[in-house]
Amino acid sequence: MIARGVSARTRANAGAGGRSPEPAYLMIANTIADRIGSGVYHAGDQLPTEAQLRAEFGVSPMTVRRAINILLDRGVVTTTQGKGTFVRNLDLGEAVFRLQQITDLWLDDDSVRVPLLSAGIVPADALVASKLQCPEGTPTVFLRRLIERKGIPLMYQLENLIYDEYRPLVEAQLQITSLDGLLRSASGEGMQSGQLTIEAVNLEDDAAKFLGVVPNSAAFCLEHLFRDFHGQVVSWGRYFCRADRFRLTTVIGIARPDGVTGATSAGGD
Amino acid sequence: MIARGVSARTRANAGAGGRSPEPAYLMIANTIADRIGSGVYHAGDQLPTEAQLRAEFGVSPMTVRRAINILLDRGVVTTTQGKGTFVRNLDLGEAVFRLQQITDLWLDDDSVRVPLLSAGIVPADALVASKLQCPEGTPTVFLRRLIERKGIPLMYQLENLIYDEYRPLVEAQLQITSLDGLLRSASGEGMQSGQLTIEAVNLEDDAAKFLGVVPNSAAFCLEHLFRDFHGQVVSWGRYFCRADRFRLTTVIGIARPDGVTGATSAGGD
DNA sequence: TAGTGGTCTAGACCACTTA
DNA sequence: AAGTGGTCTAGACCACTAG
Repeated sequence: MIARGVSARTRANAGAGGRSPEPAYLMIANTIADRIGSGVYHAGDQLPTEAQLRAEFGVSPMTVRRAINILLDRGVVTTTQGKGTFVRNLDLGEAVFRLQQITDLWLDDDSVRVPLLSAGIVPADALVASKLQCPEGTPTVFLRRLIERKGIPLMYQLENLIYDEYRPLVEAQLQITSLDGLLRSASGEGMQSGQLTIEAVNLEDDAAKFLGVVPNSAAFCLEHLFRDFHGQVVSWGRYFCRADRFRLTTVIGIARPDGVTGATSAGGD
Repeated sequence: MIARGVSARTRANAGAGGRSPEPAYLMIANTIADRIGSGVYHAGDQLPTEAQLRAEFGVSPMTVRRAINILLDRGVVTTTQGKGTFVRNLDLGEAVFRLQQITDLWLDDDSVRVPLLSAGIVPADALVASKLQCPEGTPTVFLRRLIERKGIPLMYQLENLIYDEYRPLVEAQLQITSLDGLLRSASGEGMQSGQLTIEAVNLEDDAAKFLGVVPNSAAFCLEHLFRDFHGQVVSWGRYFCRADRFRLTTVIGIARPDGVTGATSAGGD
C-alpha cells in the first residue's frame, strides 16, 4: 500500500518549516522513477551523476545515494563503480512472487475454518525420515488438516512433526482452529528458519476428494520444512492448494499510475 | 577522530591495513544476524539500541543505521519509532520466490534450443482482445514456441503480439533461436513494464503432446503481459512449464551456515 | 522528560573506469 | 588525471513512545 502521496513533487521540503510526509530520499527516488517511466530517461541511458542529482535536488550526498539505492533495490537501475548509474532494461529474472499474497487474503476472514481431519503418532517412513533427517521408524506426529472458507475447501494440508514429549509444539498444533493460528504456529517459538518450495502437482484421489475437485486436477503444492535454533528439522509438511483459488502475481518494471504497485488478485469468489 | 573505517572489528577484519572486502555495515548486519541465529538474541527480544551498537562497533550512527536497514529488508527484525528494534518471528508471508531461479538455470546452457512451432497473423478472439485491450478482430501475431534442452521439452509457449507494421518487434521475435534471446526480447526495447502470473494448470492435449507428457498432467502456467511506455499492452503470452522440471524454492529466517543462502535446485537432469 | 528510531548534513577518503 | 560510484564520519534535529 505504498501511497505515492501527492503528485506535486515540488520539493516543498528543505527550506521552510513545513515537513512533507514523504522523506526527501523517497521523493527523489520516485521522481527519478517517474522520469524513467515517462521516457525522460530511456533504457540503457546513464542517469545524471550523483553530483548532478545532488545539485538538482539540493540535498547532501548521502540522501541522493539513498534514493539511488532504493531504485537499485527495485531493480530499476544498475550502478557500476567508476562508470555511472544506468536505466535497466526489463528483466524477467527480477520478478519476485510473494507468498504474502496468499496468506493475506484470508487472515481476517471469519469464515475461514481449519478443521483437523486426523492426528496420530506414526513411525517415519523412508520419505518422512529423509525429510525430517531422522532415522526411519522414529515416531512422528502426523496431522491432516483442511483449510476452508465459507464451507469451500481451499487447501489440504499434511504435516509431520518430530515427536518430543518435552516440546509443547504438538499440543499447540492440535489446538489450532484458525488459519491465523496455523500460520503463526509455523512461525512459532521454536522455529528459526524455514525452506519453502512450490510445485505444480496432480492431486491424488484422497486429496482431490477433500478439496472437492476431480481426481488428477492440477494444484499448487507448497512444501515447507522448518528448523529450530540448532538447525534440526522439526516439521515437514505440504499444503495442496486448489489451482482455481491460487495464483501468484507480480509486476516488473515501473508500475504505471493506473496499475497497482504490488497488490494482487488471487482466487476471487 | 578514529583512523577510518578499519577500527576495532570483532571479526576477522582489520588486519594489516588490508581493507576487508566486507564493508562495515555488512559486517555489522551479519554479526547481528548470526547472534539471532545462534540464539543470543531471541525472537521478540529488543536488540541493543542504536547508540549501544554504535558504541560496540565503534562506527557512526549512519553506519549502524544502514546495518539495521539491511536486517529490516531481510525481514529479520522490525523497528518501531520510539520503542526500539526487535527480533521478528518467522513469518510465512515474508517468503519471496524469484523467477530468476528458473531463468538462470539454462541461460548459459548451449544445449537449449527454442524452435518456433508456428507463426502467423490471426484476428484477436474475445480472450486475446481482452488481454491485449484491443477490439476483437484486431490482427495479432500469434507465435508458438518450444523450449527444449538436450532434446527434452521444458516449456511450451504461446504468445500474441499486437501487429504493428512500424514496430520491428515482430521481426525480432521471429528470429529468436536461443532462450537468452527469448528472455531478452521480453525485456526488449519497447517494453516498459510487465505483469506476471503463475498458476497451476492441467495441460491440454496439444500442450501435453509437445511437452512429451500424458494429457492432463499438471504444469506451471507462467502468464505474462507487457506494456510499452504509453501503458499500451503489446504482448500477452503463456509459458507452460513441465511440473517435473520446475520448482520455486526459497528460504525464510536466518539461513544456517550449512544451508545455501538463496541458491536453488530446480529440475534436475 | 528521557529514550528510542528516522532523517539529514557537509564534508572526507576510497576503488574503479576511462582516456 | 579526471570523473564516477561506494563507504563512512560526527554530529544535528525530528517524531514517536513510555514512565
